[in-house]
This record gives sequence, C-alpha cells and structure tokens, in this order.
Amino acid sequence: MSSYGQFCPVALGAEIFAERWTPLILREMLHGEISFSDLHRGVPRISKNLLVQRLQPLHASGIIEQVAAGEHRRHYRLTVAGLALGPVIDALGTWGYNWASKDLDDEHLDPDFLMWSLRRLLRMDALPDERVVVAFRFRGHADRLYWLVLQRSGVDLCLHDPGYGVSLEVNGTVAALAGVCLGHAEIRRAIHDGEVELLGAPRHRKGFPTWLGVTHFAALPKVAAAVSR
Amino acid sequence: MSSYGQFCPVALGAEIFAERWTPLILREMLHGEISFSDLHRGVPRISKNLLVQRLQPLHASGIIEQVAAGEHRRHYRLTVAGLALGPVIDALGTWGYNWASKDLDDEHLDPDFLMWSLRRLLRMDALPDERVVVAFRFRGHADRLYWLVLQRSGVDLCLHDPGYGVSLEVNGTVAALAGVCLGHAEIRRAIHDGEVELLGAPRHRKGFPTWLGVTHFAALPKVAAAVSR
DNA sequence: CGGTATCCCCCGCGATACTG
DNA sequence: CAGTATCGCGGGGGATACCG
Repeated sequence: MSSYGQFCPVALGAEIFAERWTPLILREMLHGEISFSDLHRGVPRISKNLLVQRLQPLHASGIIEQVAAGEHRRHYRLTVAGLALGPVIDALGTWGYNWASKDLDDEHLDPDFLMWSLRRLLRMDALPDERVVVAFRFRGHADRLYWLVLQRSGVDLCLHDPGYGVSLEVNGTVAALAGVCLGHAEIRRAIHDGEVELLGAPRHRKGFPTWLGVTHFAALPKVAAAVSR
Repeated sequence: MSSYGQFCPVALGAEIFAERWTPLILREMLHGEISFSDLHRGVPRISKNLLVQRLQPLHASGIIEQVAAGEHRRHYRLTVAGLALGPVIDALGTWGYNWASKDLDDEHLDPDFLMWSLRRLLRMDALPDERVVVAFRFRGHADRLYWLVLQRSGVDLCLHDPGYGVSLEVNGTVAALAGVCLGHAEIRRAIHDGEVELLGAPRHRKGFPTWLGVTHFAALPKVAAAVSR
C-alpha cells in the first residue's frame, strides 16, 4: 500500500511529491525541457533504474510528458500540473536555505554536483568573447578533475581535458565554492582567505569572479532567527 | 546513505521533509501542541514504531520539541524552524487540492480519517447549547460505527456508544462526506440526492448542515485548468 | 497514555550487463 | 544516448507483545 488512505489535499500531494528523489527531479525539470542524461547529471547519485522508476508515476499522474527533441531524441517536460508544483519546490528550497544551508557537512559537498551547479549558475552575459577553459581541482578530491569550457554561445562541463589548453586553473575547497553558490560567501573573500586559488593570466583571474552567479534563493529576505545547526 | 549529497536548498529541505509520512505528521502538528496519541489518530495508518522513527529526526533537526502537558504527560510542538515549514505544507496542499482531489478512489476514503476530519472541521460556535450525540454509519463499512458527542465546550469522537442516547443518525457514503469536507459538494445537495441520509428530530436534521466546516484549501482561487484524473 | 523491544518478511534499491 | 533486464542483499517497516 503506497497510499496514505487520506483524502486530505496535503496527503494527496505528498503521495506524489514526498517520495525520495522526486523533489530533486522536479527541481531539475523546472529549468525547462531536459534529456534523460542531463536529468541524471543533475541528480547524479540516483541510479538510472531508480530514475526511471521515479519518472513513471510522474508521467502517469500527468505531471511530466515526453516531447520529441530532434531525430530519435526525446526530452522530458513538465505539464501544466507539473509547473504548478513550482511553488512547492520554491517553498521547500526557501526553508532549506534559511534553516539548513549554513553548516554543511562533507556528505553534502559532492564536487560532481558543485560543478554541475557552477555550470548552471554561470552568468552567460558576463563571459568574455573568447573561449576560456577553466580547470578545477578540489582539496580532498585529488582524483577528480573538471574542465569548464566557457563560450558565450554555450558552456560545456568535461571530465577529460577538452584539449583547447587551459586558461585558468582553480584550486579550492568544495565548501568554499558551495558557499559562493549559496551567496553565503564572496568569491573574492574566499580567494583572499586562501580557500580558493586562481592560477592564470591576470585578465582571467580578474574576470572569473564576475562570471559566477548565485542561487536565486540568496535573494530572499533573511530570517533573523535562523540558526546554523 | 540517506543524504542526497547536494548542498542545494531544495535537496537539504527534501532530506527532512520529503520522507514518507512526514508531511502528514507536520500537518497535524501545525494545528498546535499535540499528544502522541492524537498525532497517531490524525495519521492512523502509520504504525506506532514508525511514528516514533519519524519524530526522531524531526527532533534532532530542531523542528519539533516536547513540552510538559500536566503531570506525567508530554506534548509535541513545532519549534520556530518547524513553524517555518507551514508554507511548504500549504503549497503542497494547494497543489493537492487543485490537481488531485477531484476523483478520489476508495483507497483514499478511509472512514476513520473522515471522522477525524469531520471532528476537526466542526464549527464549534455553530453547535447547539444542548449536548447532541450523532451516530455515523457508512455504506460499505457496515462493521464500523462512530459517535460524535457535540458540546460547545468540546467534541469527542467515540468508537463505542457513549451511552447518552443518539440524537441524530447519519448514514451515507464516505465519498459524499469527504466531498463536503473538501468543499466540492454541498451537504444539503448530498442529502437531497440520497448520498447522505439523516434520521432524527427535525431540529437536529436542520441543524446538522450548519455544524460542518470545510477545509481552508477550499477558499483558494480555483485553477481553471485543473482536471480530474 | 506514551512509547520500547523483538521478530521476521518483503521489496526497494544498487550493481552489472545488455539493447536499439 | 536512453533506457531495460536480471540478480541479490539489507533494512525499512508491519505485527505483536511488553512496560512504566
């Protein structure tokens, strides 16, 4: 029995929404049409099997649908009912931002997800005209390297050297850059404090801080009583 | 691993909120201080074991706390951080009301929960001065009887005849009365259509429709596109 | 009332391989 | 890329009994 057995609107909503992984899947889909692979990149710790299992009831409930995306490609997209879940995601994220995002433990600081977030938060209009390749290396994760290929026409995240040469190297802690994404820290201050180190030509070191955006939750009025736990 | 591994506020919120049963538990607690037993009555299909298991992380996260309630009694209560989850419950219920409350299947129409809802939705100020005992019997659930003891000083729900004598007898379908609670149907119309039958003195049959309230979600602006599924 | 303690079963989920 | 198929395990959770 997967039903709560209640006709209460909260219970009816929870049957669909309050399922493990589902809020994260919906969060990704709120950014627009998306392919299965990109969806998986946004929620990397879910298995493909389980992702499919989560998408099925969302489809059956009329919350998502599939649309053709070129030859032999399909994308997922929210329906009107799915878009109506936006305020729920927003309310949940607002709570999470105010009450749970201050002291993050290592468990929440996956560099894969950080890179995917940095990619999403890039301020496209602030990027330089030339192509810039930025390499990232994180303390405590020496085994993983990332390359961000920045162009105004589009941005790529690579796990292997794309071969164009590296314009800027970023070394730092995941915590510091996550704090920047969340708007809890200033990138320039993190650099000054040595939590993030930039290696490259001065124009790229100067430019980098201007390319990064922050989550839209950072624009919320702060809750004074919110404590770190 | 119970963490999503993401520092995103939505993920951080979901780790706590999007757990099975948790939204229903929080919904009950938003009504104010509550004892373990009453909490269980509002979520009758959860086991006591599991209810305790769900309360523990809420306590550890600083969302709920326990307060003394007389000698040897304790109640649960939301903290400030817990009250801040109110907008999330509200957003979820709003979605559920608009997109999932139109066509309910039997699985969602548990008479136990209906009675608990009726009890909560009674308009205390509209009750008569005298004590009135209302007995309920539902089609398809002939084995279960309920008595609602109405007094302006307080209301009791009993599973055994309280012995004061019965002033009014209500026979009907769970679906019809659930529709009334949700504001989808008018109780007078349900009576006229034979979905609900009242047996008793005329003044009680006249009074009964005035005693019932509807969920506050019914006051929302209707979403035109919302379909029944 | 307000929970613990214990037993045990099932299925949710991860790992791995495969397909069009 | 976009999933499906299969196997196997672990623990989530139901049932029941107990306790202060």
